Amino acid sequence: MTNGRERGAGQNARERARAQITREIKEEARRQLAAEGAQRLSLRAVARELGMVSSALYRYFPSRDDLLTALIIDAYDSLGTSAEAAVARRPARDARDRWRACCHAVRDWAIASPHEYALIYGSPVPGYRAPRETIAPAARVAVVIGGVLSGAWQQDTGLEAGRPAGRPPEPRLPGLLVEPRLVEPRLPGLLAGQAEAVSAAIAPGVPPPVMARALIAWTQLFGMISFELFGQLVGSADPSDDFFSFAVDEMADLVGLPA
Amino acid sequence: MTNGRERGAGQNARERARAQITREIKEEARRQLAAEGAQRLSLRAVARELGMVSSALYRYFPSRDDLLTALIIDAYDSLGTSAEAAVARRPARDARDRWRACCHAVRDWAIASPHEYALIYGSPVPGYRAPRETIAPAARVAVVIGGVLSGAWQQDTGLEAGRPAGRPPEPRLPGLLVEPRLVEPRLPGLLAGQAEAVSAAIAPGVPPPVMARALIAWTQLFGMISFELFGQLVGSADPSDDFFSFAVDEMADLVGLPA
DNA sequence: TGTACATCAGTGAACGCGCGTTCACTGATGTAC
DNA sequence: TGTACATCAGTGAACGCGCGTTCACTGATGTAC
Repeated sequence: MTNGRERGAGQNARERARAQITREIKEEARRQLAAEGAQRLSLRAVARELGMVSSALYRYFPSRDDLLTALIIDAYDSLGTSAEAAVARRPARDARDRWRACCHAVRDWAIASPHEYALIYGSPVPGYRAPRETIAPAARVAVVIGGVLSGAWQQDTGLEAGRPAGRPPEPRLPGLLVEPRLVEPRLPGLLAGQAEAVSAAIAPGVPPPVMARALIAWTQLFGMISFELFGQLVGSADPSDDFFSFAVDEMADLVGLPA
Repeated sequence: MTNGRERGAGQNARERARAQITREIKEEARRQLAAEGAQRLSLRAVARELGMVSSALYRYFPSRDDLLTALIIDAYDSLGTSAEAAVARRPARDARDRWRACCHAVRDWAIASPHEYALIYGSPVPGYRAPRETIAPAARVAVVIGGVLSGAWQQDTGLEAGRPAGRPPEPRLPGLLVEPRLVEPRLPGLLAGQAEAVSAAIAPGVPPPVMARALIAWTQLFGMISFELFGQLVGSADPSDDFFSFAVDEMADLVGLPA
């Protein structure tokens, strides 16, 4: 509450040093992730590289798994921030442009940080169970996609079109979106309810059949990126830039985003 | 060449014992894969479980990586065999049915062998480089898919319709396949050539724009399965059976398979 | 402002563990004559 | 058919390594009076 505390983000020297060293530990751990892969991450090696004794790390992380968790959360957050920023930079009305921006942001991030990508989207680390704190960061990309779709289906909702926020929006189907195949209620079994729940949670106003297709696009996006990074596209769509762009547009068609 | 050799698949007792123990080592290794995950696989633990001394394994596999390679090849072969069998069981004319059968076979196999799936489609094992022998087995599912498409586009080719094999087929576009959007030649950049090369290699007669969409369907299929197995669908399409079926059909539409 | 005490970062040794791989060996199985 | 020799599966000890975690400790930094 003093001026000094406010300036140093509410931290005294000791706290600042602690935050700084915590950051350095994570940075070094990320470096080892890149060099050695996800589960060769070793506390001792991190400490060694930092010129500390291995037991000193236990002042910062109670165990190796906690360090892993921190890296996972950071990775999800870093990816989420990239996707959010890419979409925020685009005009809210052009949903297809925003979808493209989101997909390319995800891929660019993955290519720039392949081991962090593998950490969160590759095979789970054996013996490691992701704790609750990872759930929210893990959902950020999905939330961005939901927002893009929701925006396309509720373009004249209060906030974006300057209408008073209190007034309930009347969803409208702009342009191409009215294609009947898009809203046909032919979702099988549990999928209908699942799609509805996802819409309610992250994409209000988006009809379940469209949401079901968005789930397809979402899995396609990450499937394609994983295949690219993990070497499964060698021999077919490699290099993958053009295939990627093509797929992103085809998926935009699939979910009915106006051209 | 003797009767004895022929009966024992060309092997004497020693060779049969060797093949048997090699099989047992791989089985135990697979069991550990399932229990401990891909890279916790330990030669010593395998030997221990088999009641052998760890150095004895070196009579069968020159190193840990060679055992891993054998497991990877077995996994690809097992998956490939499943997909091939599932498709072979269906009538050659019903391409959509064959596509469904292929996709469900892949998923069923993955669910039944999640750790073998992770071994081949998860993040690459750090420090391990897949040798050449894995390439052909790895391609088997793609070859199956290519065959399904190719069959749809060349239904009256010699072999299947009883026409003399020597006579060159005239590709025909049956039923729904003629939709113009399917063959529009608007593939960007390198993708055109890549799609053409893939068609030539595993799906003769399939136009590049269709093949490009097949690559999308292929990445979607594995992306969806990975998400399911790796826990990314928890909270949305979980359980995933209905979502899976829906996606398979949507992808069949995407590549233009007749309903 | 100065002192006594509490907090806490970092040390260094140790525990107990498992790993991949090499090597000289024993003894059973197979082959040639 | 019987014997001498070659092949090879499996043993057991050892090498050298790295790991996560605990614990009693030292000494610097921060806090309360």
